[in-house]
Amino acid sequence: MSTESNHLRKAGLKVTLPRMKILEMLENSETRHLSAEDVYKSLLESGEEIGLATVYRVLTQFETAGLVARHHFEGGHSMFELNEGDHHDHILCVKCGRVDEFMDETIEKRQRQIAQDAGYEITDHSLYIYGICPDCRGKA
Amino acid sequence: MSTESNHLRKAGLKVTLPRMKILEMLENSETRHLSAEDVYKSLLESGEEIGLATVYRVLTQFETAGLVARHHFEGGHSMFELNEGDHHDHILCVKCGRVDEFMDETIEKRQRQIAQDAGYEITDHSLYIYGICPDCRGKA
DNA sequence: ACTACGGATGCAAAAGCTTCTCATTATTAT
DNA sequence: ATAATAATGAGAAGCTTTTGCATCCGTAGT
Ligand SMILES: [Mn+2]
Ligand SMILES: [Mn+2]
Ligand SMILES: [Zn+2]
Ligand SMILES: [Zn+2]
Repeated sequence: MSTESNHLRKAGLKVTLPRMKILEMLENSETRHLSAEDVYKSLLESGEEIGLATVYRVLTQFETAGLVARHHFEGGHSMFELNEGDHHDHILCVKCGRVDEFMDETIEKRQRQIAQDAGYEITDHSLYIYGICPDCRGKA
Repeated sequence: MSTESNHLRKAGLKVTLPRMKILEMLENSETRHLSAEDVYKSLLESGEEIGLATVYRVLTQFETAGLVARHHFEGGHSMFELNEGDHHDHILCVKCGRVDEFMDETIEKRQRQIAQDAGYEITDHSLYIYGICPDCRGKA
C-alpha cells in the first residue's frame, strides 16, 4: 500500500489512477503552486491521458478532503498546492510569477483580534503581498 | 461644473453620460462594494440604458485613473469601490456577503518588513478575512 | 453655433476558466 | 467473478470579462 493510496483512502476517496497521478504530480512538482491547466499539461507530457474535467473534479475533491489548498492569486484562475498542514501566506512577483511563502504570527494574531473586535467568528483569511522579486529587481 | 465632471476631467477622461452615471452610482450606492453586474443592473433599474461592456470598460478606466479600487473577493468576480484615498482591507461574511473594512498599522508594517526580508520591492497587497458576521452568528 | 476629429458606446461575438451532462469504464464489497 | 456504485472522458454549457466593429458623441477650433 503506497502512501498515496492511504491518503486517498483516509480521505474517503476511491483509489483510481487519475487521483494517484494527480497526487504524485503535486508531490513531485518543482513549483509547489500549480493551476489545473498546469497539472493537466504536465500529466499529458508524462504520457497520462487524463481529462481536464477530471483534473478539476479531483482537485476540488482534494480541496474538500483537505489534501490540497486552493488559492486565488491575481489573474483569476485557481492555484493549488499540497496541504502539508502548515498554514502560510504568499508573496508573489508581478514580473515573473515567482511565489514565496511566509508565516507571521504577529499578523495572524492581529487578524484574530480584528475579527473579534468586529464581532466576526473567523473562518479563514487570505493575504497576498505583490512585488518585484530579487531576481527581477536587477533587470531593467 | 459638477464635482463628477471635474473628477473625470482630472483623470483625463471625456465627460460622457455613461461615465457620469457610473460614477454617481458608485458614490450613492448603499453598499460601497459593487460588481460590474451590480452597477449594470442598478443603472437599468434607474432607467439608464448603458451596455454591460461599457460598464466593464469604464470601471477599468476608473481603476487605471485611480478613481476606484478593484477587489477580488472569494467567488472570482471583481468588486469595485470608490477610492476615497484611504487604504483599507476587508472582512467579509461568508453567510450573507456583508463586507466590513479595517486598517491595521501593525499588519501594514509587518507586511513591509516581510517584503523587505524576502528581497521584494512591494507594489501592493490584499488581505481578506472571512468569517460569520454578528448578525449571522445568532441565526441557526 | 457649426464642423471635424478622435475617442466612446452598444451590440454581438469570442475568449478564458470552470462546471456539468451523460454514456462508458473502473473500483469495491460480496 | 458479479453486482452495485462511483469515477472518468469528451464535449457542451455556464459565467464573467474582453474584443471587434459600425455608429455615435464630446471637444477643440472656427
Ligand atoms: Mn503556498
Ligand atoms: Mn472597501
Ligand atoms: Zn520576479
Ligand atoms: Zn452575515
